[in-house]
Order: sequence, then structure tokens, then C-alpha cells
Amino acid sequence: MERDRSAKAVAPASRWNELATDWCPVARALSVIGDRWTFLIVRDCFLGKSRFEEFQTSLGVTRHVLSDRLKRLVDQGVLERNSYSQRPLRYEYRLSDKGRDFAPALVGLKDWGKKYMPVRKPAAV
Amino acid sequence: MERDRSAKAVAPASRWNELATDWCPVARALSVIGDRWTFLIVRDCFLGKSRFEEFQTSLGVTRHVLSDRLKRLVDQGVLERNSYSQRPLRYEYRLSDKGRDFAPALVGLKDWGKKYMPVRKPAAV
DNA sequence: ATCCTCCGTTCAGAAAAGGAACTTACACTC
DNA sequence: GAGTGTAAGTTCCTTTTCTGAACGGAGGAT
Repeated sequence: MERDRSAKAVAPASRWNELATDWCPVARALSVIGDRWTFLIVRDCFLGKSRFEEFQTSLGVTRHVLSDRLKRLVDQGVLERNSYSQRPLRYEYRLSDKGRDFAPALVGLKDWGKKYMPVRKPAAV
Repeated sequence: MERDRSAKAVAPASRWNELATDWCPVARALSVIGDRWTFLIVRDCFLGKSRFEEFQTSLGVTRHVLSDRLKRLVDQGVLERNSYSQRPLRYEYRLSDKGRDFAPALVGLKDWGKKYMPVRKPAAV
């Protein structure tokens, strides 16, 4: 709530938001998810991950940044934050409809990656 | 050529390249274009732009970063760098087949942006 | 009680981006 | 043949963002 506690917000809000009102829908989309980590968080959600620790372990991103990106995604309505445990009070992050609708873009990225960025190391086939 | 003149390379090579061999094709794709500016440069290419100054003006990105991203995109084979003028020796950047095949991903992003990030200010319709 | 798990937050230092001037190389005009 | 303009970068310095690693709190498990 009190967001100016110490101007701590990692939020790269400044420049991100510039794109939010761009004439180009691609740019506007990028204002929400146009960052490596954000993309990967959303991907993880599609893969069924939903908790802070899961994302952190899976991505190796700084907890700091992860925390920030999750907040942003929730703010933007891409993810929904629900408590999955009352007693220790823990939250999980799930895709909203808006988030789920991001699938086609992710698939586009996936197909491109598959075609043009083959892995050298033999994958699990 | 002499690349270590002053360790000047802006190249965020370190962490980007980690993703290049990730098991996930989405991550691998992001290792090439997973950055706001890179995405927008590619978008501009689809819109017919091809020169340094055009990108710079259109995006407002630092020349520094633009220079770096163009290099990276050329290295990755997404763009091709051809001289369009011999005498002052100038180059232009055009999408390769690999780059053109990025269209579906961009369309996915565009559709999502259109649907979920409507512009408030009346666009040119 | 003490350790452990989960979800963060805080802080210092490193990396990247921003901003603006400078360079090179030529063309055009006067 | 000096001055102005243009295109494509490069260099330098400051600001912003990210990393890495530790700390905190609120419970659970042993």
C-alpha cells in the first residue's frame, strides 16, 4: 500500500508505462510482458507453476525481481493472486483469462524457437 | 574488429546467452528477441523500416543500445545488413527468412495487445 | 525449543540503459 | 575549399535496474 516507503519499488515503471499508450498494439502488449522474466513467468504459469518458490527455482531470477514482476502481472490482471493456505497465509499466482489468452503469442514464440533455435544437447525427445 | 578496446560492448551477453540452450523453445526464442527494444526493432522492420536513423527516431531508443541490438539481431541471423550506398557507405537492416518467420509471434502479441490493451486516445481508426 | 519452509524485503555492488556530444565520411552549396 | 547537412555509429558520464546474498516473520515439523 504505502508505496513510497523508501522509493524501494524496483518497478521499472517509468519506461515501461511509456509504451502502455503507444499507437502500436505490439508495443502496448510489451508494456505488460515485454521483459525476459515476465515472459518466462507467464510461460511457467502455463506449465502449471503457481508459487513464488516454484518460479524462483525454475527461473533462477532474483527474488527481488520476481516479487516485482508478479506484482506487476497481478496489477495488470494477467495473473490472479489467491491464498492457497490460510494459516501460514500463502498465496499462489494463477493465470486469469487475460493471461490465458496470451497463449497464442507464446505458441508463436515457441514455434519460432523450435524451428530456429534447435538445442544441441539431445533433449529428452 | 578489435572488440576489447575498452570492454565497451553493451552486450548483455552473459545472461542472455544462458537462455540460448534452455530446454524450453520459448526461452531460446527469448534469448534472441526477449527484450523490449529488440521486439520493437523487429516490429519496425515488418513496418518497412530498415535504417539506423529510422529505428532511432521511431523508437526513441539510445543509439548506443540500438547499435547493440542491431548487431545482435544480425549475429543471430534475424536481420541482414546490406549496404545501400557505396560511396558514403551506408547500411540497411532487412529481415531474413528467419526474421520474417517471426511474424506469427508478433501477430500473437498484436492481437493480445489489441484485445487487452485498448488505447484511450482515439486512434486514427 | 529448534530447525525448516515459504514468501517475501532490504542492502551493497555490478550491469545495463539513458542522454548527449563527438567522429567519420561523404555530398551539396556558396 | 570552408561551411552546412546527413547517416551511422562510438564514446563518455550519469541514472536506473538487476544480481547476489542475507535477513525477517509466521507458521509447521521433529
